[in-house]
Amino acid sequence: MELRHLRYFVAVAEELHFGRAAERLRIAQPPLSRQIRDLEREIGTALFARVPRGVELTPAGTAFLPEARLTLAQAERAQRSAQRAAKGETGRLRVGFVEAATHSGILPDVLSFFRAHLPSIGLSLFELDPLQQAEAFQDGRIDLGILHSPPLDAERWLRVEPVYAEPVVLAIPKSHRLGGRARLSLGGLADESFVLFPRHVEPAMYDGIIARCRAEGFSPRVVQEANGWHTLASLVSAGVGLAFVPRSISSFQQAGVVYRAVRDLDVEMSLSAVWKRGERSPVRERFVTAMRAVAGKLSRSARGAK
Amino acid sequence: MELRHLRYFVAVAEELHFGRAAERLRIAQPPLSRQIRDLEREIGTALFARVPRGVELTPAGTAFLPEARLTLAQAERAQRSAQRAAKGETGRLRVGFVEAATHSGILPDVLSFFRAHLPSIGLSLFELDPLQQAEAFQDGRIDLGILHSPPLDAERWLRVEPVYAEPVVLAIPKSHRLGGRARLSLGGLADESFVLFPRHVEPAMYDGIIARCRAEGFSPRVVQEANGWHTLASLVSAGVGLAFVPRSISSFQQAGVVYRAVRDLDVEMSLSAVWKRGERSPVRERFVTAMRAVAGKLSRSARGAK
DNA sequence: CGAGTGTGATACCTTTCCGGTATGAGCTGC
DNA sequence: GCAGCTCATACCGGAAAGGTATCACACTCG
Repeated sequence: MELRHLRYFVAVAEELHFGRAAERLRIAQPPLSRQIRDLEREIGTALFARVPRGVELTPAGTAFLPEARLTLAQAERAQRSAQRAAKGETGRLRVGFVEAATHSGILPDVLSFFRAHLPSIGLSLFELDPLQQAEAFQDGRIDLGILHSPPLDAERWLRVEPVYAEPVVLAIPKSHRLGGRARLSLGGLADESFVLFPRHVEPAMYDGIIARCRAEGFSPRVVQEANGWHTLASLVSAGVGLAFVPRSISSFQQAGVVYRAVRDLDVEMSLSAVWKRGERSPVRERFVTAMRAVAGKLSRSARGAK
Repeated sequence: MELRHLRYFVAVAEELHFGRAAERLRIAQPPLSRQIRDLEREIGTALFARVPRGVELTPAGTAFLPEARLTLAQAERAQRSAQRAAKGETGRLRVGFVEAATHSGILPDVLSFFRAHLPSIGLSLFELDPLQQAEAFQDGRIDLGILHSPPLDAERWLRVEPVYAEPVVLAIPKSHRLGGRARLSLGGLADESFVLFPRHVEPAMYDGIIARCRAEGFSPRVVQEANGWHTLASLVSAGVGLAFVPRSISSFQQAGVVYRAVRDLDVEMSLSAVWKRGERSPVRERFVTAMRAVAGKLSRSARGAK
């Protein structure tokens, strides 16, 4: 049995007339008769009763008709379903992301965009550090990662696309003498203590900061390293030292910490989307596109506020 | 798109290997590759990603797989549905019947049989007199009739199959002098008044009664005609006269009426199944078969009780 | 690094079967 | 009883499915 048989059967059942049905199907009447005969033979029972002025449905045909229609409709649904998935309008996306994707605002905004415009896409979210993301990719547990920078050896099989960057500011304990100044220069920080993130988390930002300090004639004294921007902020709050952090952290208003822009520090924190090389996924492409759009809007509104 | 494409697609999606899928499908690998390619072209997107060690499903393929399975399952269900209808295991039957079908017990028993053994058959029941049944057949409102005897002109296009017969007894007002006798002879009824059903309702029974009376040397004095066995019984109860009725009526115990067998009155009331000539309906055939079985059981138990 | 193996794709041929044309058989209605 | 309508049958040509041989590519392993 093929869908052709069902299409022909439905046409005859609707016209109750082989000639008209054949016309509607754009074929001649004899081949139609033969296809129906073949279908009846395969099912093992007559579907039509041949009567003088055309045909009638037998009880078997009457039972078959709605089921045949359902089958044809289901076949069409299958086709449309594949096409929608190919266009990225449906499907499932598993996203691993670092903490900064949340507080930069990019992830929440993309999520609300997807919920509003593409509700039939299922999203699974996992907060994972870069190393965990690399593992998750290898195990096939996620389709997209959001991080600052992938583990060094992972660049070979991961495609990395920068999507967002935001300025770096200095986090200062409220009681610190520098907290009062509205604007600081980098050169004035030569004698301070710093808490810093591990270089591998965001090498570009790390190297940029070190290079700018060198240019000002000093090497920052790092008294502690720590993972996670919020952790860094709480160390600052505890008075351990100053910290360079992405500006969006400042919106969280950690008690005992103030944030200041630093003149001469044109360094940015970046966020990139990463995925397995050579893996095509329309949903992921849509997600990355949405991320870029959201990133653009965020950057513009930040500049406007400045 | 044809079901063949779906069958092939599902096989490849399950094996993730063209060679093994082809083997399972009992075809060679190249034609399978081509069918899949044709399917992908028709849908407009790749369903498989060709990778070194076989193939993987693309997002479109992943979305397509369950829908394709549903389509194939639905096609099978359609086929089975037609086959079940052809065997009379499913479908709908509209039955018109005269009152006697109910009180003879044959209709209630067939109904309970159907509900127990063939629950997926929908039954629609209409109490209709023979004339109404003939009209309902012509309008296509019923598929089966149960009556004593069809209208005269209807025998040409109706098939009539006797399925049941039961003895005729005499209904007598309780106060009547004959009510006391255990057994009556027909000859002793020559001077009585009778209420009788119209001849066309059941000509065989009518003629049989008249002929038996003639043989006993009298012609029954009919003081009133009436339709419906219960109506007849209530006229008897009112003292209008005696009435010949089917024995099963006696089980209703109409107040003021007693029923007596009459010696020499070997006449029966018959019930027949009727349907449009040349119309094949497996459900109707099953119903008639069930009616015959029930009728046999009823006759045996009645004889046993006698 | 090169031969070997396994995979799907391509080329080409054979066979099946779908669709077309011509015609027949059966019933209806004038 | 004959015209007219309807579906079935017979037969033919061509599209398309399936088979065989072979290629291209990539990974593997010595």
